[in-house]
Amino acid sequence: MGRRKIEMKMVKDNSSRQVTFSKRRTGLFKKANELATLCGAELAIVVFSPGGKPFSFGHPNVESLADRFLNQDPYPSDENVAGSSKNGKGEKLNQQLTDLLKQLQAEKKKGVMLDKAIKVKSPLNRKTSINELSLNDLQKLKGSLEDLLRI
Amino acid sequence: MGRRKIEMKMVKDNSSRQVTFSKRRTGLFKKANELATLCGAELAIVVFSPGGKPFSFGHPNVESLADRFLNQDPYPSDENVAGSSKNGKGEKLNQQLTDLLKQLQAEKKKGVMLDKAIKVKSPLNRKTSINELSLNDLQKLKGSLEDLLRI
DNA sequence: AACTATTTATAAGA
DNA sequence: TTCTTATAAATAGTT
Repeated sequence: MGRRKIEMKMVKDNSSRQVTFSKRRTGLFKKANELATLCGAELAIVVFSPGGKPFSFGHPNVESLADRFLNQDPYPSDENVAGSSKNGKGEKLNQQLTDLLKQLQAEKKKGVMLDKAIKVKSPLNRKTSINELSLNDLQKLKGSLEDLLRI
Repeated sequence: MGRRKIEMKMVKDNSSRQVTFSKRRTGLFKKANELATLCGAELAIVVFSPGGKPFSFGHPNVESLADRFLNQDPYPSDENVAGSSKNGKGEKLNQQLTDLLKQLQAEKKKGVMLDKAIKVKSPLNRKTSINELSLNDLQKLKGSLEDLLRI
C-alpha cells in the first residue's frame, strides 16, 4: 500500500525491514484496536520482532486473554496461514507446507464441506511431540474417514 | 475505508456488527500474516468475538508465543545464525515430514472422494470439513516443525 | 458472496 | 526518525 506494490517476501535489507516492521506493527495494532472498539471483541496480540523484541496489544489485556486461550479452547479455531522460517532447512520444509496449505485452501474454497461426523476433536496438546501428535491425529482422521465410508 | 467513514464506536446493530467483525478479523489476520512474512516476525493473535467464540492466528503458532510471552522470557539479543544445519536430526525430521505429508495427501484424496460420495446421500453441511481438519493439522505440524528446527 | 466508492494504510522519498 | 504523498489495499454500504 504505497508508492509501489511489494512482493510478499522477507524484506532483505535490514534497515528497510526494521522500518517496515515498525510501520506495520503500528498499523496492525491500530486495526486491532478498531476491531475491539467497533465490535466489542476482546483480543490480544503478541509480536516478537526479527530481533526477538516483544511488543503486545491487548483489549482488555494480553495476560487474561492468553490464559483464557491456552486453558480452554472449546471451539475449533485457527486461521493460520503460511509463513516463513529462517534457517535453510526450515525454509524448504516451510515452503512445502505453505504450498500444501494453499492447495488445501483452494480445495476448501470449492466448497467441499463435511459434517462433524469426523471426530478428530480438539486436539493436539501443545506439549506433545510433533510425531505422536500428528500421527495420532492422522490415525483418528483415518479412522473417521473409514467409518464414514461405511455409511 | 468504505463508502462512508464510520464512527469509532460499537456498532449497534447486531447483524452489522457480526459482518464487520468477520470482515475486519479477516483483514487483521491478513495484515498479521504479511507482517510475519515481510519482517520474519513471530506473532500470535487471539480474538474472542462478541459472542465469546475464539479465533486465532499464529506464526509459527499461538501456543508457544503465548507461553513465551506469559513466561516473560528475556528476548534473545540477536538473530539466530543462518543455515546452521543439524545434519542427523534434520535429515530425520525431513524424512518424517515427507512421510507425514504423503499420509496427509492420501487422506486428503480420501476426503475429496468422501465428500463427493456423501454429497449424493445427505447434504450435511456444517462447520467441520475434512479440508479444515487437514488444514488445521498441517498448521500445527508446521508450527511444531519450525519449533524443532529452531533448536 | 460480490461489488465499488471511499477511506485508510503504507512504500518511497524528503 | 518523522513527515509527505502517490498508490495499493481494506472495507462500508449496497446488491
